[in-house]
Amino acid sequence: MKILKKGFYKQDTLKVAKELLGCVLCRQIGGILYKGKIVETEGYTQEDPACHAYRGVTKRSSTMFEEGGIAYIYFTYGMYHCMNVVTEKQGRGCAVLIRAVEPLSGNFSNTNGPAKLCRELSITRTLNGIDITKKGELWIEERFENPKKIITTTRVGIKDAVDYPWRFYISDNKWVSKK
DNA sequence: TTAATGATGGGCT
DNA sequence: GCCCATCATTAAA
Repeated sequence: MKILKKGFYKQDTLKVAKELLGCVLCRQIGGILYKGKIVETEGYTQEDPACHAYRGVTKRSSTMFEEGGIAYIYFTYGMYHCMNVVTEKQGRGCAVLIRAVEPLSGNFSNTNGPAKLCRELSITRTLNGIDITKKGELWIEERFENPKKIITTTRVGIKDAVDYPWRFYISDNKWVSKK
């Protein structure tokens, strides 16, 4: 299985969000390798009022302005983490939120939500900014299989730009988070 | 069955 | 001081 290269992430954010569906999120913890097929994503761009990068570079959002191909992981609601993939070129401020994965190997479950999958895979801020285009603690591999049907709809849990159809998920997959 | 609420702390105005 | 790209638990219907 080949690892997705830097060039993949430097494309348009929404294109990356759609094409990440069916790809494999890999997490190495000690001697155990966890793999999960990505089944749900959301796109965020700097021009988007719901995006952390909307108000410019801050301490938290600075990771989003780096070059595509790294992880942006943030802490929220006092107890949860969410994982994103930074997209496009350096200085853009775009990312794709990984909302759900289907467990493939490593014996884990309960990954049908952005905070839940981070908890299951021990993804925390210590991994913020790491390169996901090479094998290490966290990386993403090419499509495990092509999604049968992709549904496009509005995003979850935001107050601004609620009408943007920037959420994508694989139809009929039981691991997709509830609406 | 669905709807309201509490947990809990960093980030931002 | 208020908001938050969430979730599990409790309450209501």
